[in-house]
Amino acid sequence: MSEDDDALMVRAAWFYYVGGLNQEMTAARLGLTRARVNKMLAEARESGLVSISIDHRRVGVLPLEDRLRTRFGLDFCISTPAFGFHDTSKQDSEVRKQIAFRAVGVAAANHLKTLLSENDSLTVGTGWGRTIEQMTLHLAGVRAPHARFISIMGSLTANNAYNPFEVVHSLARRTGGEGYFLPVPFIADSVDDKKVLISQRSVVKALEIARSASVCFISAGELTEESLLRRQGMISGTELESLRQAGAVGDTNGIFFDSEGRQVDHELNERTIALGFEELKALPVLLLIAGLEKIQAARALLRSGVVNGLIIDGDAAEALAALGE
Amino acid sequence: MSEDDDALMVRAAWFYYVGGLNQEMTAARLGLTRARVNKMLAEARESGLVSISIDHRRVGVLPLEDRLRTRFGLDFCISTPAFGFHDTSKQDSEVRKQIAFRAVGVAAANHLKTLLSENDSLTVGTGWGRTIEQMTLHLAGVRAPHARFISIMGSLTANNAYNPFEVVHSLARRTGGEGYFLPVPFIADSVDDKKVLISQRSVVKALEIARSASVCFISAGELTEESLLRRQGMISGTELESLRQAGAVGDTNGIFFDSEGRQVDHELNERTIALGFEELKALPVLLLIAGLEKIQAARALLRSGVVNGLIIDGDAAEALAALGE
DNA sequence: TTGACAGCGTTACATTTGTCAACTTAAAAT
DNA sequence: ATTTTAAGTTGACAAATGTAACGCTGTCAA
Repeated sequence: MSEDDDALMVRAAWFYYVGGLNQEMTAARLGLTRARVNKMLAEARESGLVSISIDHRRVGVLPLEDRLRTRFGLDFCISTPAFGFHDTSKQDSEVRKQIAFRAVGVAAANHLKTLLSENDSLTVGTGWGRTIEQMTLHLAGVRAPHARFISIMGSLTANNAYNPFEVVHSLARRTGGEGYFLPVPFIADSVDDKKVLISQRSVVKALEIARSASVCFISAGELTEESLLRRQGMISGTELESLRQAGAVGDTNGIFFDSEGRQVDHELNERTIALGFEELKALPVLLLIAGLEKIQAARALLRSGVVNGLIIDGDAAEALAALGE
Repeated sequence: MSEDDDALMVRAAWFYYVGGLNQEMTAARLGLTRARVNKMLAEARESGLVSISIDHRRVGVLPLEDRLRTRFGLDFCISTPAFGFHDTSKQDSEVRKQIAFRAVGVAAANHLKTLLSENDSLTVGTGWGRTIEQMTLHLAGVRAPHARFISIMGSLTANNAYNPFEVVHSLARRTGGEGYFLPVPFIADSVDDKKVLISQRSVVKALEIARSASVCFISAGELTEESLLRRQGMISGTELESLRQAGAVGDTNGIFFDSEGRQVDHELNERTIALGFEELKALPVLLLIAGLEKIQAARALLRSGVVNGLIIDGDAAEALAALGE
C-alpha cells in the first residue's frame, strides 16, 4: 500500500508541478477527489518528495556574512535572507521558528549538496534537531553512493523525525549512501552506565567512524523550558536548573557549555554519549543556527573554537552581529 | 538594473517558497505590490531561477519503458508519466506540446544531473529545440566546473531561447562549466558555402570537441508545416516538399532521414552543418522525444542505430509502442 | 518638444487552492 | 458481531492566486 501510495504521490506531483495541471485536472486524471490530491501534494512537499530549489548563486556574499565570518574566525558563513520578524506576536513564535528551521535547512542542504557533488566519497557526521531534520528533507537530487552518514551522538527514545537515527537514515536514503548511528541512548542514566554503553563493540566502531568524519553538521540548543531537549524530556526541570547554576548557556549534541564555549563541569556532561569538544576540534564542524532563541548559545559555541563554518538565518545573523563582543 | 532585479527575484522567491509567506506578505516585506510579486514569482519559475524537482527514484521502471528499450536495443529508456491527453481539442494542442516539452525537459535534466555528478569531467554535446531548451531550464543546483558543453550543430539566425548558442550558454552558466558552439549558420546557403564555413579554424576546433563528446543530447523534428524548422524559416515550403519526395520523415539537427533512419539523398543534407549520422554512431547519443507529432521521426531515428538512450513523454511512449514494427 | 512605449501601481474580478465539518466505507480491533 | 479507527468523499466556504483593465510616470528617439 505504502509503495502504491508513494507512486500515486509521484504521479500527482508530476501532473501538478511538471505538467502544470491544476488540482482538479490532476484529481480527474488519477481518479481521485481534489481534496485528496490537495493533501497528497502538501504531503509530497512536506516529506521532501518534491523540493523547490533556488539558484542562489546569483546573490553575492552579504556584508553581514563577512562580518560574522571574520569576527569568529570562520572559514565561511552563509546567511539566509532576513525575514524581518520584529512585529510578531507571541502566538506566531512557533511559525516563525518553523520558517527559520526550514530556511536554514534549505541552505544547509544546498551546502551539503555541493560538498557531496565535489567529493566522491565523504563521511558526514550529523547532530540532531529540527534544523538538521529540515536539512535532510530538502536534500534532493543528489546521488552519492560512496557517501557515509554517521550520527555523532546517541539516539532519542521517542522516535521523532529529528532523531539521529531518522536523520542518518533519511540522508542515506536520499543520496543512496550508507547510514550509521550509535545504537545507544543519547544521555545515559549514570556515568557507570555510560561506560558500559560506549564499550559495546558496535558503539566503539561507530564512534571510530564518527571521529573520522570529513565534515560535521551540528546545531545548538538553548537552555530554557522551551528547548527541545527539555520538551523531549531528555533532561528534567531540576537538571536544567542545576546546569544553569553551573554556568551553562546552551548545548550541542547534549554537551553543555558556558558563555565562553567551555564545557561546564556538570555530571550531565559525563553522561552524554556524543563526540566531545576536543574530538570536534579535530574535525571541520559546521554549525546551523535557526531562530533568535539560539543566539546566546551560538555566540558561546562560536567562541569555543570548535566551529569552522556557520549557516544561520538572516534574522538571527543580524541579532548575533548586534550582540556585544 | 538587471542585477538588482535578479536579486529582488531571489529574495522574493526565498520569502515565498522557502519562508512560506504568501504573496501579500512577501510584497509587504519587499515594498512591492502583490501583483508585481506574483509576476516576479512566475518569471522566477519560468526562467528556472527556482525549480521544483521530484524524487523520481521512488518509482520503479515502467514495463513500457522496458519494452521500448528492448525493442530498439537501447541502453536505457526513461518515460515521463503519461498525461493522457486524448480528449483534447485542437486549440489546446500548443498547451499539450508545451507540457510534453517541459516533462521531457525535466526528465532529461535529471538524467544529465546524475551524469554530471557521477563524472567529474564530462563533455556534453547538445542539439537544439524546445525540449532541449526545457532541459536547460530545469537543470539547477549542480556544480560541474570541469564540464564542457558543446553544440553539435550550427546556430539559428533568430536568437531564440532554443538556439544552440543559448542552450550551451545556459548549461554552462548553470553548472559553472564551459560552453562552446559553432559560430556558423545551421544550414549553409550552398554546398560550396558550407565548405568555406566548416574550414574555418574555430569551427574545425569546435567540431573536434563535438566529436569527442562523452554524451550527446539530441531531439527530433517532424517534417510538416508546423515543425519548428519550418516555422523558423530555416527551410522553405518548397524545400519541405522536395524533402518529402526524397522520402524524408523527420530530421535531427537539420539532418533529414527516411522512415528507416537513413540519411536521405537530398541537397539540404549536404548543406547542413552538424555532426552526421556516422559521427553520431561513434558517440553515446540520447534522444529526447516530446509530443505525439514526433513519433514517426522517433521510430525512424531509433531504427537508424545512432541512438543509445531514449527519454520520452508517457503519451508518446504509448503511441510509439502501439506503432507497428 | 512630443509622442510612443515600457514598467509599474491600483483596483477589480475570476479562478484556484486550502480547509473544515458531516457523512460513508473499509479495515482492524475487541 | 460489534465497536473503533483510519481514510476517503462530498459540499461548502474562506483565503490565496492569477489576470486584466486603466492610468501614471519616466525614457528614448524622432
